[in-house]
Amino acid sequence: MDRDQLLDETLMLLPTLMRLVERPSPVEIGKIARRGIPEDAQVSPGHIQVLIALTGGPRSVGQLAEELEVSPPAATQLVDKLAEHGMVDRHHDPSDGRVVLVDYVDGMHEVARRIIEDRRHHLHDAMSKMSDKEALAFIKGLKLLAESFSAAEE
Amino acid sequence: MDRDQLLDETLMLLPTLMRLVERPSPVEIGKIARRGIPEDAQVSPGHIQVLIALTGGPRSVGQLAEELEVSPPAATQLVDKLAEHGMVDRHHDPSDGRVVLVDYVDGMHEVARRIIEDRRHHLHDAMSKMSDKEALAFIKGLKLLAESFSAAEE
DNA sequence: GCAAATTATATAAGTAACTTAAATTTGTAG
DNA sequence: CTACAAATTTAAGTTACTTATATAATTTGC
Repeated sequence: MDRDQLLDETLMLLPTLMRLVERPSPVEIGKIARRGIPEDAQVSPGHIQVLIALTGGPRSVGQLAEELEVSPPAATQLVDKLAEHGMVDRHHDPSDGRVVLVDYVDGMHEVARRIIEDRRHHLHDAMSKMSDKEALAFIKGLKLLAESFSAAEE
Repeated sequence: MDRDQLLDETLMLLPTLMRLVERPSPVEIGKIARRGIPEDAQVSPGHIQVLIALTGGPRSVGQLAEELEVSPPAATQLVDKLAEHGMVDRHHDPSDGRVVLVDYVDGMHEVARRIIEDRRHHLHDAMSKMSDKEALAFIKGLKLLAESFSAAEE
């Protein structure tokens, strides 16, 4: 098999895919709007990541930054936006006043589930065309890539 | 196999990978600099895409925009930057004065090859840990994903 | 028990990579 | 030769980050 050609294909494909993934589709936004959050809501992949992280319970801003591998100010901003839209709430950790715990606003857990579901839908379409083995290889590839690029930063 | 869990993993992984891929590593820039282009050169994935596209011969700005799936102004900007660094040249298509053809500056073909090689290196590392079948499944996954997100935009 | 250092978050300012809309230049067709 | 279309560029705006700095809360050392 010609690995070199595969590498070139990937080099061409990855940035294009990145641009597509980053661009929230208007359809998606529309759907979300009809489901209870403001019409002008822009839900980016980063926001989805936060919503997914919170399905495992409240998280501090710092924990979110670590999970998403972004700087603390970036995490603050993601939380800011979600809070603006009434999706999440902040409160201080009673055991450590420096820590800000982020959690769903009451009743928004369900809305979040649907927003995530909507995003998941795209992926589901793509992955339904893969066999189980292929799907596993795909994820493995993503992880290897992330590790490799992460390591390159030291 | 639990597809749902795979989907969630992917939803968490993709944006993080995107951020890593987008961030040009300083090492890489240093290496490139030592090879003949200015020290402050920032080579983004988009620029790499242009350099790869040009290995197939000169391209018009419009063709580049199409290949990378970006708007024409975005293609102009990518070419601007590469031209600033003396990597590529513009000249008008003799058969149609509206068209701007982009090509390597004389002698820069070789430098471009090395810049691409450097980027390819990361990928090679990751993909060397995959079997042939896995590598093919990985690329297939990327393509399916790109198609699916592309289709969602109409 | 208090000053100094550390930690968690937020604010401010700046950058890169896009986007859409409008302007410019060149070509084409009645 | 006039009007429209096409290719590119310019202009202006947006988003998602970054680093550096500020603020507030906790911990540490004496």
